[in-house]
Amino acid sequence: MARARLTPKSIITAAADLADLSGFDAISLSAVARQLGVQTASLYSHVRDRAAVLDGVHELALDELAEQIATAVAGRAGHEALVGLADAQRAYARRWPGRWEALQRPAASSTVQSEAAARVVTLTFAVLRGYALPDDELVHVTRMLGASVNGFITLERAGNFAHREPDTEASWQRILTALDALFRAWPTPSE
Amino acid sequence: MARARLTPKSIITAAADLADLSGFDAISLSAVARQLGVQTASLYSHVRDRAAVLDGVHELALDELAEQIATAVAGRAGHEALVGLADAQRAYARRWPGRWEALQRPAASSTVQSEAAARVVTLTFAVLRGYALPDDELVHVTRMLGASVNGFITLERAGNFAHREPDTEASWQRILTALDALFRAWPTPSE
DNA sequence: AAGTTTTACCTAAAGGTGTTAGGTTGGCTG
DNA sequence: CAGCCAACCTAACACCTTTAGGTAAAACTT
Repeated sequence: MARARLTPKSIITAAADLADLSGFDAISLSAVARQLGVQTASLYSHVRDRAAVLDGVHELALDELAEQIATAVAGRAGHEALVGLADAQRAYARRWPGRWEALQRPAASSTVQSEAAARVVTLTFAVLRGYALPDDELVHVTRMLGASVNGFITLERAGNFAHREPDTEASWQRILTALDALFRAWPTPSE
Repeated sequence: MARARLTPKSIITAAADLADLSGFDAISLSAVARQLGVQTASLYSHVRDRAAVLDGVHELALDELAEQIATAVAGRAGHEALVGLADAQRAYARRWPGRWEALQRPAASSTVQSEAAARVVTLTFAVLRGYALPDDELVHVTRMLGASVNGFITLERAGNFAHREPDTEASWQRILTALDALFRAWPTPSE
């Protein structure tokens, strides 16, 4: 019989596709195996267990997101770069909802130390370098940017903003403008 | 045999406690039934299915959170009220991690229309009334505040801020200060 | 090209979970 | 005290994860 040529990557990709289709919680090894035309138990030669697959999806998503952000901020600076970074994340969350869900869970330590994670941090730093911020404040600002963008997308997806005027789009624009203004006039501790 | 006097509420509370102990995903009707000294199938006389229990935990958490926020902002205004609101959420997330996780999932429509949800919105508006904002901007500002606070807590809990100086606490303080400054000088569309 | 080894995939099985169907019994109502 | 109705039970099914051990395809050796 022809073999399926399974690899950790093919399994994780199938799981991620499944997540985008039916939600992250719908990732089951049975469903993944079914999609790959293989018995469930066969997956265990390539991945440790279900948790490892979920972590794999997380890292895959982080890698893809880093790529998207990289192209979105390339050749841009200041407000443009900020909007590029933020829009890239929001667009990713919309196009790949299951993968985005994966990014919301606590990361495995291997993921935290991954090249993709470092890349996102570097890219964010690069965007913020356009704003003349003291080095001590850079981390705080990075965290605020991450929190705002991530939080907005989460609340939007959770339906917290739905059924209320004005529409979400206007808020998104306004918030990015506000962040830009804030970073230009970042309040350093009056010491 | 003595009966357990099950109610939807007792089931949901047991599920919430389980979530705080072992994580939201660990909520299983089997475990809930075990904790209540009852057979799993017995729960079905009081709740429709597992999804209904998860939604119940969400609404329970929202209710408790509204209560916490209410006492945190009572008698405060401006920066103090802002910090109270934000700290209340962060403290809730720390003390009740499973319930907090429940709040991160898409809300059932009944939850969206619940009294607790309205209460949180009202309280947030009240806090922001201290900042002289145009009515049109109030919703945008509310969304930004929610996104920032929520996003920060999520990223903190996911470990995105760990293993990096300076510590999370300093960032939290600085971000709240920045939000306060931002709301005082909110950039309205220059029209 | 044939024999041997490796390994990718399989079948089998145990144990847990969600859910439905239908039986039994505790405790209120008359 | 009789009867009823809910509350809880047992039984059963389908599905999921994970481990153990078998089989055959592929890769390596000579």
